[in-house]
Amino acid sequence: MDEYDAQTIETKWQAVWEAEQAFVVPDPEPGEAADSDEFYMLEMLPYPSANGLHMGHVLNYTLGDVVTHFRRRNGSRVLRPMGYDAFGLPAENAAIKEGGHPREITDRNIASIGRQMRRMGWAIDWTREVSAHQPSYYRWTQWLFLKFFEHGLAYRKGAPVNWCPNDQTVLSNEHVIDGRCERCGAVVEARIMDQWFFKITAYADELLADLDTIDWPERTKKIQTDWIGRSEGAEVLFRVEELDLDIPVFTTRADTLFGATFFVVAPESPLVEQLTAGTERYEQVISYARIAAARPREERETREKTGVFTGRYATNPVNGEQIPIWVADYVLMDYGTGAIMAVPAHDERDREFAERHGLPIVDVVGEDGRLIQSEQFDGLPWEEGRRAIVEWLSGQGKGKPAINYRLRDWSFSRQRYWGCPIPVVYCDECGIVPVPEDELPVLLPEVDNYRPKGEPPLASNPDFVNVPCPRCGGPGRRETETMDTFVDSSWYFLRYCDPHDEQTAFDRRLVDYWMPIDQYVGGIDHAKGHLLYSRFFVKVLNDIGLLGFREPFQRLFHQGWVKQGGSKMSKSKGNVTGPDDLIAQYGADATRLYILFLGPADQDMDWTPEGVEGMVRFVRRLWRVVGDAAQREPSPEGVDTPLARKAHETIARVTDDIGRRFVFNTPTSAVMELVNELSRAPEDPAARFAAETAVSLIQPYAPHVAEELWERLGHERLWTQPWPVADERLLQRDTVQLVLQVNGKVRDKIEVPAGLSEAELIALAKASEKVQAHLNGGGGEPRAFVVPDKLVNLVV
RNA sequence: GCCGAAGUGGCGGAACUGGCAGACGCGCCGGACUCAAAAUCCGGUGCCCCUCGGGGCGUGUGGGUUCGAUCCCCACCUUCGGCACCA
Repeated sequence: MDEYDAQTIETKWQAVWEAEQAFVVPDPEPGEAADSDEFYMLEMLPYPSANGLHMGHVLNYTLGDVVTHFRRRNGSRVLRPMGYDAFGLPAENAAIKEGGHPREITDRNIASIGRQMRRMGWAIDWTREVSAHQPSYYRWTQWLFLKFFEHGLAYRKGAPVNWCPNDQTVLSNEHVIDGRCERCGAVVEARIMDQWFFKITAYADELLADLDTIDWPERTKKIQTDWIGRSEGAEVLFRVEELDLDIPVFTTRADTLFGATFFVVAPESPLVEQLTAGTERYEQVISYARIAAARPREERETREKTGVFTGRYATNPVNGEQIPIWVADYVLMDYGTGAIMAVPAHDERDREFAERHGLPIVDVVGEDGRLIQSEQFDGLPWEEGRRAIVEWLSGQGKGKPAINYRLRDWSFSRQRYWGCPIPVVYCDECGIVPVPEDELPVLLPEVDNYRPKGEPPLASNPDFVNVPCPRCGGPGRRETETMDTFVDSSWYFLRYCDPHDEQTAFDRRLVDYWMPIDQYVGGIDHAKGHLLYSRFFVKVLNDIGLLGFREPFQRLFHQGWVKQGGSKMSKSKGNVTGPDDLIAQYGADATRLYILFLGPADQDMDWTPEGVEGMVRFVRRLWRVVGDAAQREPSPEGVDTPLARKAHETIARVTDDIGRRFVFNTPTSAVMELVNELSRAPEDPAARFAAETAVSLIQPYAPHVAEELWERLGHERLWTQPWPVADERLLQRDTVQLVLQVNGKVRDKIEVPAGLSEAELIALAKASEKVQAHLNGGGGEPRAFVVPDKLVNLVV
């Protein structure tokens, strides 16, 4: 037999799949109902980086590929598309640095990544390819924006935002890590700016509750739960008599209301101005507030608590006490109402502040957890007291139960070029006017310079900016900000269902047929970003009648990081192994096999160059052993030999591992065992059957060599063949190995007929010489514990 | 600080539901083939003791439950992740 040559075999079969459109999946006929036959397999789409694919992609898409082949061969109609998250800063920064247009750079990267993906042999339906930067795609991103705008779910308002001074753009909360820009690491500044927001907070409760309806890793659900941060409490009104002003605060500890000895307002709060206007303290307070508010978030969180008295007092609604109002930097504007009641006795932060500034501290909860110094509520356990006080406040019109969220609305406008234009026009007469649907897409215009200088790059093109108002025809100005790329990726999985539609974003019939996604695979780093945004999008689109489901991703899996030498692979560390080199050296099949063999796919793994060579050895061994078996007679139907039994056992194991357990490292081990056994028993009448089984089972992992060997075994198109089924009869064992223990220690192993009774097994155990030696006649009858067909433990 | 996940040979890992710890692979050791090397093939490989028949220990540490614990419970240590002045 000829030598195994990965390059020849792999390019040969890739050409066949291309020519036969092997992985193109047809849409359902009109009227065809969605049933268990359809399966939507999706991995998170790649960003078309100039570096091409990294090993994380190789793991992600190979895993998806195994599932795709497995489901196809088990009779499902599998949708497995691919596209590109093509807008975003890296291409724009490259254009600034090296010249050229972000579009050219992006298109070049997409072409190169597409080649890599085809060379990996992934079973993708390329007829459905979409990319976020194409007008045929972003036209519908804009259309969806207009739907959100129409329903009051996209709005523009001035708000404190995270500003990255290096990238010259606003960042969403999700992309600020420890006070720094996730992308470039620059310390983020707080600025008040007019920004576009999606009203994701309107869905906070549902985003929380519906986590119960989806099959996701618990840790991911927890991240989303924490990020949404629901807390139940009360809203309490504190009155400033002199100004005839009621200030609401949110508290989870209404039971401690009698211990509220002062009141604090955030430096950014408009209340600061309101409370001090025209007073002698005005200058001092305002200048403090300004300095405190401008302080970088990072510094503000670590510094000691500073503050200044406003000169005003608020009335504690439960006892009428006048408590001083301070402005202090430890109160945040963007949580609750931007003002708090301070209870130094029962809140660490308030206590620290009170001690520093000499404010009174009043205990209102005793050692026993019962209320004290709280008038008619004295003696109540604090939880009951909380209820009672909120009830009393409600009766007085001074408070009510309330729920607060940590989640903020999604700020999605960016002051950069390479993104989807926001399709609105500002008009002095009409305000914010949406661009009419039939004028979409608003094409991304050409500009001279992509670097923003105080205003977004799009503002530098007067032909783009100056347009008549679509409503009144008067002078208008187009929006010059673009959308966060996470808007693009919040609906791409819907477009795949109907990628060429020119009438609408997606046909509801097709989307309802394929969606929700049966298996989604991607990094956990998207837990509170993309995975939350997409859920929000689907809920909104369901509410406005565009689709018929409320969750996009029914089942979710996170692949781990691929590391090398203990650290994350990265260009700067110079430890990158890329798919191109691996394919050239070892072939796509060995690379695919090894990336999944490395360890559990959901844990971080360490790539070693020696390991992949071991995998090439396995492929060559498979090639040789199967080649030899192909020379032998076909195995008789239902042949019962040790090798035949091993083959059926392997079918059962691999099927269970991929299908039920969703583990991908152990199936290869199982097939290796089968191949090892075949090579030791080449004369076994089941040799050819074992070879066919090994090839068939390894096909999802190593589709090229499997296809080639399948052909050499005299068959055709393994990718269309049904997945093998284990013969139950051959999985049954006539004899089993019985483990004999004395006092829990293994003393002997004997071969016994399967299915013996407990009494028979105990008798056999006692008959063992080695067991007897350890029982050594010790007093009385041993107690016996039996696991049928497995183990007998005798205890003396 | 609070919350969560994970710790198994020289290395990656396996052991699915409380029942033989270490499958499979890497590495290493020995042998065959070879003038030699590479490749390939065969055998061995948790640690310690040994009269070579076997014996003891062993899944981060200490305890507990159980006839029996890598698996369940408690405490601690380490690593990784989430949140972090959230009222």
